[in-house]
Amino acid sequence: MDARRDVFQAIADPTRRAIVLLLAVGSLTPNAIAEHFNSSRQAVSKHLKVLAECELVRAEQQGREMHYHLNKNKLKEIEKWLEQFKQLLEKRFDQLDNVLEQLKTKRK
Amino acid sequence: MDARRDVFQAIADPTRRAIVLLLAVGSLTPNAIAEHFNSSRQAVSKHLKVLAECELVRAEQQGREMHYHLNKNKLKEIEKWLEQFKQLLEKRFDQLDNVLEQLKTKRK
DNA sequence: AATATATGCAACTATTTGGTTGCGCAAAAT
DNA sequence: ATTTTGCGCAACCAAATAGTTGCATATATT
Repeated sequence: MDARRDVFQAIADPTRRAIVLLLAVGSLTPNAIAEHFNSSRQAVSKHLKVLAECELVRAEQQGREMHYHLNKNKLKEIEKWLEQFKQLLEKRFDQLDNVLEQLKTKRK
Repeated sequence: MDARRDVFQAIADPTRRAIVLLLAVGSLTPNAIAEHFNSSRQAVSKHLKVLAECELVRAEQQGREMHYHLNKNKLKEIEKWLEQFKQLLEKRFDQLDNVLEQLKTKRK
C-alpha cells in the first residue's frame, strides 16, 4: 500500500471503487465511509491514503475530522486512456464495427 | 496472478495497459508482444493470461502460434463505471459545486 | 526423422497488498 | 480537567502478485 500513485492501481481494488463512488455523492469522513459498508475504519483509512496518494481524492481537515472529497480532474486520466484506446480501435475497426453490431443484435 | 477476472485489476498493471494498447492496433503473438518492450516472453504470457481471464483479450490458435486480440466490449465495463461516476458527480454537484467553491475560498 | 520454434504450465522467490491491532495525538464533549 | 472521539501511523500477518527458471508439447523447418 506504499508509494503507489497510479490512478489505475488505485481503482483496481473494488473497495476503493466503492469509496470513490461514495465520495462522488459528497464529501465524507473515514468513519462515515467505514459505516457505509463492512470495512474497519483503519482499512478505509488505508484505502483513502492510496486514493490520496494518486490524487484521486483530497483531504481537508476540519477540526478533528478529515473530510475526503474527490478530485474530479483525476478521473480524466482514466478517460484519456480510454479515449486513446478507443481511437486506436476505431481507426482499425471502423468497418468491422458494423459487422459486430449486427452480430450483437442477432444474438440477443 | 491467479483467479483475478476483474477488468480494473487487469488494467492496474502498467505493462498490461501497454499490452492492451498494443493489441488495440492489431492481433499479436506473445513473442511479438514481448519483443515490443523489455519483458520476457513468460512475463508477457502471464499478463496475457490475466487479460484473457477477465476477457479483455481473446486467444486464437493458429498453428503453433497463439494470436491475442482485444475484446472491445469488455472495455465498456470501464466506460460504464466512469459514466455512472460522472452522472453522480453532475447530478449532485451542479448546484452544490458553487457552494463548495465558496466555502473553499472562504476558509483559505 | 531430427531439429528448431512457439507456447503453456508448474514451482519457486521477492515484493506488494489488504487487513488487523495497538499506539499516540489533537480536538470535542462532559 | 478528564474523558471520549476521530484520526493517522507503525508493526505485523496472510494472501496475492509479478517475475524467473525449468520443463513438456505441439507445430514448423531442415
